[in-house]
Amino acid sequence: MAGRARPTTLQAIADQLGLHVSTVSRVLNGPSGEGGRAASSRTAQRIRALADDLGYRPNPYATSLRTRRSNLVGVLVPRLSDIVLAYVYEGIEEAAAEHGLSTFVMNTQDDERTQEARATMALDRRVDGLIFADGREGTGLFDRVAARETPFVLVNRHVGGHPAITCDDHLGGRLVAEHFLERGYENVAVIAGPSYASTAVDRAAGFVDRYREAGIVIPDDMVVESTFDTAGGRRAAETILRGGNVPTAIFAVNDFAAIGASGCARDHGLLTGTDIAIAGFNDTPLAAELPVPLTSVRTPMHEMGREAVEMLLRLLSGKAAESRRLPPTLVVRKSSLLA
Amino acid sequence: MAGRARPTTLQAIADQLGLHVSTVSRVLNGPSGEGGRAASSRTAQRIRALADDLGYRPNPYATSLRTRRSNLVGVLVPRLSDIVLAYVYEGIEEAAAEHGLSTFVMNTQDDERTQEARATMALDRRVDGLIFADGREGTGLFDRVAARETPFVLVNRHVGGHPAITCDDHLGGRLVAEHFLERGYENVAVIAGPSYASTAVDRAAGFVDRYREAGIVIPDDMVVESTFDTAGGRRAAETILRGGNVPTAIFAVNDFAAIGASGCARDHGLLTGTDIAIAGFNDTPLAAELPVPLTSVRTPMHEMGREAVEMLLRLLSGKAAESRRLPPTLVVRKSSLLA
DNA sequence: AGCGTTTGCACAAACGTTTGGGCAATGTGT
DNA sequence: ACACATTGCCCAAACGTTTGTGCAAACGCT
Repeated sequence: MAGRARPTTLQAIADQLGLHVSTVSRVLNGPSGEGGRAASSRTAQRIRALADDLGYRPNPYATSLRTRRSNLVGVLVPRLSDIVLAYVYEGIEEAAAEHGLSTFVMNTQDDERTQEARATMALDRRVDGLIFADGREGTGLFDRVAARETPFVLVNRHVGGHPAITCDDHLGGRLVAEHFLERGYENVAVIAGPSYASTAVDRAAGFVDRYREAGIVIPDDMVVESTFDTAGGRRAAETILRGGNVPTAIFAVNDFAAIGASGCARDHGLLTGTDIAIAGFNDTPLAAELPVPLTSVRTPMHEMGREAVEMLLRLLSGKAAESRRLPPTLVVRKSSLLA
Repeated sequence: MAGRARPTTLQAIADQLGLHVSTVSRVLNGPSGEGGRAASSRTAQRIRALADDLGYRPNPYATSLRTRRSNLVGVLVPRLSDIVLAYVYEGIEEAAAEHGLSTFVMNTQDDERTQEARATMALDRRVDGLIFADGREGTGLFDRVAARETPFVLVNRHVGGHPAITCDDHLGGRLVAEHFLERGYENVAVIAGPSYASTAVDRAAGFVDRYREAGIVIPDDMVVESTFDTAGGRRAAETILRGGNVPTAIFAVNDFAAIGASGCARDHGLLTGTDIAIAGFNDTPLAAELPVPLTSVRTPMHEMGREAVEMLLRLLSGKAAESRRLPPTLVVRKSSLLA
């Protein structure tokens, strides 16, 4: 029914001008400065004018088929409904667009099988490169992708020695620890996130390390694993508060877990920022908007996305690429300031 | 440097088996049930075995070039860092994957020019169809896309008579109004969101209409426009509270605006859920987690995404498609329950 | 005028598929 | 023995580009 009109082709332009298709191609591709020997500048003008007129747009499938380049990069994220990843992706998209790349993003639910499936899906689509925001320790995925010779970079989380753009999460954890130590909080707990994510592991480690350096060893039962969402934070806090030893301060490795913990504390009769200090991570937009504004570590999410693209581009052009960890900064708010 | 090995092609398989490439193609494409006259079942077996062995994956560019079908749909959203859109997109991606479609999503920042640019970018990529989550009243964009004969559907917001999957936002507004009326709130205000978004307009209208039916006319200065984020909610609330007439209840057309409003109220010495009632919209995950849990209208975001894909598929197969509005439900929480 | 270089374009092959036709060999019915 | 249908496969064209090569005309120089 929809008699879909066919788009203009190079051939059509060539025919209408009595030229050969190759000439048209060269003119339209060469730099608009007439330097080349592709055609006389008069012919070039005519070609460009007509192309404009007909609204010519190259068929990307033909181009990619011929050139073996897609200008496409696949992006795998755990889930875009996680605002952190959404921001990272915005940075990716922005930088990619600036370089004439298209991105296509897929949710993997932080699930190994989906991850695997999406990755091969992307490979099947013949992407030029891949960006993984969902790295997890202990899968062979990246080694396998590396074997396929398609360039890729990790972002947000690192794993193994693969090229990655991350935040210096270890430092982030230290920053929180230093802040807590300055305020004199010695009895502290950590909501540590999942062990498969380097972000969680490094943040917790940074925090614990700094305390140890200060001569305070945080007992094992005050460091509890969790998921990244509010429910996870709530459960973890429950575990901690039930333990009998009620800490002065809690460091949650992300904002959502912190919010969950805060809710749990309230249920136990502890007001955040008054009876108990809480700090989160990522400085999500709501952190500042909460009734008791949340102390959090600001991470350069957007920037990480952009850097990941730059790194991938370097890889694509055959250069080597070195992993980078971008510095976080601590934003102190009321939730961690006990009187 | 990267001597990128070439992937297996049909030709390679054919050669290795002494067959013609067309035979291989037919076998690999035909339904795996051997019904056809493509090849003897013995040959078919050999072909499939070898294809498997070599890890053959069809080159999508060649396929699309030949078939004029990409199995690609472009998705335009204002921004994925808006959790509502992220959820809608997850629904889209899920349903698309089930039907063998790939999606690629682009942020438009709710900016007309970016929107236009991304749309033509998608069209240039020769997508089979488009899904717009960022419809805004008053641009010719959709009429122009319609003229290009590429099927498309709107989701979340509707505009003009174009096919759309939305939430019944008008009803959502009514639900809140009914709840407020039941509680006896007669002096109310609306944080109405931006006028270019049908979601905002319909929700506010539904609310105002229901009040009018109850014989209460909400004065114009108690209905104030805003953006969708916390800052916008805060500013709008400021305007309202400065007006001298402090309302008993505020309806904000989305959760973030509601949170901002709540913060502003606090600054004015009004505790949400005690001194002032507040309701939001979308029932974002945090709504339930806030220190004072937020009353909100739950919208089927995921489902809308899925439905949008289904509708697009109908369109793609040449059938007609009717717009649908999915029903919302009210979730009452403490923020709207004054004693 | 003659020679070499540059300019301006055309030719054709290739990228990896899909698909309408064709044609020989085999099978079926009389 | 015949006609005729079916099976099993091959041929070739087409999709819209890009790009190495070839070749005539125009130009510069002595």
